Amino acid sequence: MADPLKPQTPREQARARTIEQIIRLGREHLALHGAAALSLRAVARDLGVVSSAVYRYVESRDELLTLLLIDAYGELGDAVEAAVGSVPADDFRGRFAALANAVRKWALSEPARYALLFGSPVPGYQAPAERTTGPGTRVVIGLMGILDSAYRAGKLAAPDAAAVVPALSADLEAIRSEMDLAVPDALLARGALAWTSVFGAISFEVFGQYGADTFSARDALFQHHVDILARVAGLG
Amino acid sequence: MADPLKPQTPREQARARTIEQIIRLGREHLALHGAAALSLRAVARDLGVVSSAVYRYVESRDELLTLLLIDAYGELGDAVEAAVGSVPADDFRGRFAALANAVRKWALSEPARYALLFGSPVPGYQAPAERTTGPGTRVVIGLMGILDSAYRAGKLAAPDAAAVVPALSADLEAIRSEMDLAVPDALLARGALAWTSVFGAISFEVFGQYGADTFSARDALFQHHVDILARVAGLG
DNA sequence: ACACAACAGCGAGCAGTGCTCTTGACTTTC
DNA sequence: GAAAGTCAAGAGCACTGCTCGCTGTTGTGT
Repeated sequence: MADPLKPQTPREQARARTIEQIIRLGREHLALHGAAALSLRAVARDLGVVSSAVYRYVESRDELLTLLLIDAYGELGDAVEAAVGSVPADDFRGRFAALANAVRKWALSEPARYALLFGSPVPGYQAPAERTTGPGTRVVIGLMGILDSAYRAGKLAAPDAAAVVPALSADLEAIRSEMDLAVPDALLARGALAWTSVFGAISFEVFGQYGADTFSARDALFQHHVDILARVAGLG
Repeated sequence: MADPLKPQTPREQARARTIEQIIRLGREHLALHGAAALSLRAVARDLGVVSSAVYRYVESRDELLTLLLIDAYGELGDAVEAAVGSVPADDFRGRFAALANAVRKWALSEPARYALLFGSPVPGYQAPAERTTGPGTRVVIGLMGILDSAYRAGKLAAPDAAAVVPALSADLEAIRSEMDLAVPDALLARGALAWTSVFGAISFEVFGQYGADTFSARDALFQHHVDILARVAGLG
């Protein structure tokens, strides 16, 4: 992205505006009808243009899906980072809770887009890793950052037992070096558990796995889970 | 379902056979192409019949989806119960691990059907609760059964702290009476956390949320998570 | 100032989807 | 043998993604 500040020519400006508009409309359709029902023709109709014209701007339906994927990852990442940033840097537990709550809040307000990111893969669609891993890893990087800071500050309790087997240890070492972390294996593994568990709880809620009226106090349930997960991750 | 042992007339027999066949073909298509791509026309083609003929046996695409949903829940429930049953009844921890591993194994061998059960809801489709909650709750009932047995045997460690708020307590009480359990609030809540966490870990793996090569030792990672979750749930 | 090339939009068309309705044939029952 | 019930077929509607050839416009370099 070595773009100058402004796209020079008016053509490029108009083009960028149109693409922006297509993404906006796509986002609306996505939120209303879900990913599998996302239709380029419908977007074209809303854009006031014949369906084939949209292909001037977006290569295919899959390409539009990729754009929306990146868009959603970006919004989630922004929300999470803002929430985490609003908690004092030394309140690790508070930051962890803020992260989890921010993800949940966004997921509940944007269920279809959350489903696109963390639900069943869209059949026949494969997200291009080189464009999506960056935006897609912001949350887990944020989470690991909190744990790492806590560890470096001497505030991450060493877990009681459960040594990590060598095979897993290699994976963890790779993650540690890639993310520039200091936390030892056992705590890193527990961080990963906390990570997947937070999303597990949220997915159950968003995807309706809890029955219609099994849990009426869902906020309290999630709060309780986050509380325990923080402890599991070592945040006293 | 007040059906006699055999559907009497040869017509009813043939009809039942055809429906059976449709479900079988639907299951194959589901496994190969995913829920959103499940097409009645394709099933009809495989059945060697024109598309409209299928509507004699299955009310709609959604109805077929419901049949496949129940079918999948049943298979998962069977697998889980068999796995749990093969571990001594007093080895609560082993039973918990067997349950988790059975779910994971089934999920990895049937990703598309797992996605139908636990992934993003199919847009425009609402599973009829009166037909799906029964088969759909077998796993969680099995899990809670293990925890309850452990508790009644005095083998479920009381959690350290984290009192449960009244609002949540009411929900838990309803669950306890509905499932005929004895475990107290705090442990019940932890059981729920273990439940959602197991599925969170599995979903991440099945839905490709771990990058392509972040974790190569996935078995070990899951084993580790199950280990910790057992402890979280109170299984020493 | 003008010619040209790039671009944007159109509309027809292909192959696929879910679903409905009518028509004709076959089978069971009376 | 006639009436009733059942089944498959085919045509048709409205929708999907996507391609291609055709126009008119628009920005730009000479």
